[in-house]
Amino acid sequence: MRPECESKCRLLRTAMELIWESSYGAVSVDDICRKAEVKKGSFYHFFPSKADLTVAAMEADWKAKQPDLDAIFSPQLPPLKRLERYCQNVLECQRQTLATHGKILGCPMMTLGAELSTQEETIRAKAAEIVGRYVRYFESAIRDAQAEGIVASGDAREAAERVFSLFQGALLQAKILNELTPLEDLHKSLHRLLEVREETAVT
Amino acid sequence: MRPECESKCRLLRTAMELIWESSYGAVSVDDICRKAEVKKGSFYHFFPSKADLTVAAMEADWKAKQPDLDAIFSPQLPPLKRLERYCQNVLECQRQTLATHGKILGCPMMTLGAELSTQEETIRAKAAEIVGRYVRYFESAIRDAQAEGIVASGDAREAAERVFSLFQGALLQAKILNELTPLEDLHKSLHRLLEVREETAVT
DNA sequence: AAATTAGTTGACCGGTCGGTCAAGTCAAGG
DNA sequence: CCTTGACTTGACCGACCGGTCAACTAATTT
Repeated sequence: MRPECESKCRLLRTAMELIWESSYGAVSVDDICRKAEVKKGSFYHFFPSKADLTVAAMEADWKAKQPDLDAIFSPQLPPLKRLERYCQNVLECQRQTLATHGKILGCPMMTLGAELSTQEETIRAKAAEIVGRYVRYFESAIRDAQAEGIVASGDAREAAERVFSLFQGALLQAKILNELTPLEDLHKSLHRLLEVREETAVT
Repeated sequence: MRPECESKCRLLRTAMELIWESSYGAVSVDDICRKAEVKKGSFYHFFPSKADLTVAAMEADWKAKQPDLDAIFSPQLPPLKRLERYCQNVLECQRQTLATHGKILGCPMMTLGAELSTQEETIRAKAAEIVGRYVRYFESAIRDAQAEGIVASGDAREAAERVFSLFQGALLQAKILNELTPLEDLHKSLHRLLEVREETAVT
């Protein structure tokens, strides 16, 4: 009675992994159960539907990533350094998926959002929620940069959303082209988008 | 013997329409046939598989859009005006899908690329091809702007790819949030990304 | 020790999936 | 006029889809 989530956690992790590698529609409940070594009956004991499992997996995935993001966006670091480190992180992460899968997988939130936003409202809403959390990291970094006079003033929230759009777009383009190039000069693009005063930006 | 494509064309149009509204995985061959009023036997007379139909539909969709794009990006227009008109076009297009479907559908190339790039190589390749064609419009506009000294010099191709990433990202974010806001200030973001000299940019 | 409960198991369901096929229609070309 | 070949039709296929269920196990509570 105390397998301490065990099966449930394995289902969450496996589901996100498989969906990331292919797509929601291409992964069946049986696939997930097989790989997670959990019987289908157990699956439906924990989750009322495939869509519900997916929403839960998105949240679990975020929780797993948050510590890394907290570290990257630590307010102890100079604000532009945070953005630079995030750029490096994105590039490195995709470099790894390219190495291990031969494919650039992009971001799971992107795959799910693009595929299901028009069909599964709960999944769309969860994706939107997580997008909002990402934007918050950018927002505070930008606000700090503005306070230091390194970045043009203006609505930090809007600027953060634009920056996030650029990331999402670059990731999607990298996935479609199956090349890392769109991710390589992200840092420079970001500086232009934020109108960074380059002379003062040498941190 | 000369229904002049008729059924085939209807299949191509219907397929793209349905996939755009939901996704590749969520649309069945039967769905497409039913809506196109074509029997499944005929479907497989024209196309060897669902994936092949999709690739053909992507190409047909591009061919249908090209005249509009040619007009928007006419070299007769000032280069920045072309980009501005494209921004307006994107916003207007999504405003319409929001009005008619209650959902922002984004760009079909995005939906397909994000969903299938890791699974169906032929579809990924076609998406990449079409991305390349879009980038060409931006590239020549940017090059013309550089020649006029309105835009910072540098690799026009790379700049065009960055601009296209921004568009893709904004569209994806709009789809996930189901809001038009990410598309509304695209024009300004674009100017920052290209380092437009604002004083001379008044066309 | 009895009752309760969370979790497990495997058989089962109707419907739908992508795809096949043989038989037919019908207009153009020899 | 008769063959040819592009196109149509509807029945059919096995596999798999998401989801259900009753019986079972074993630790926890009372």
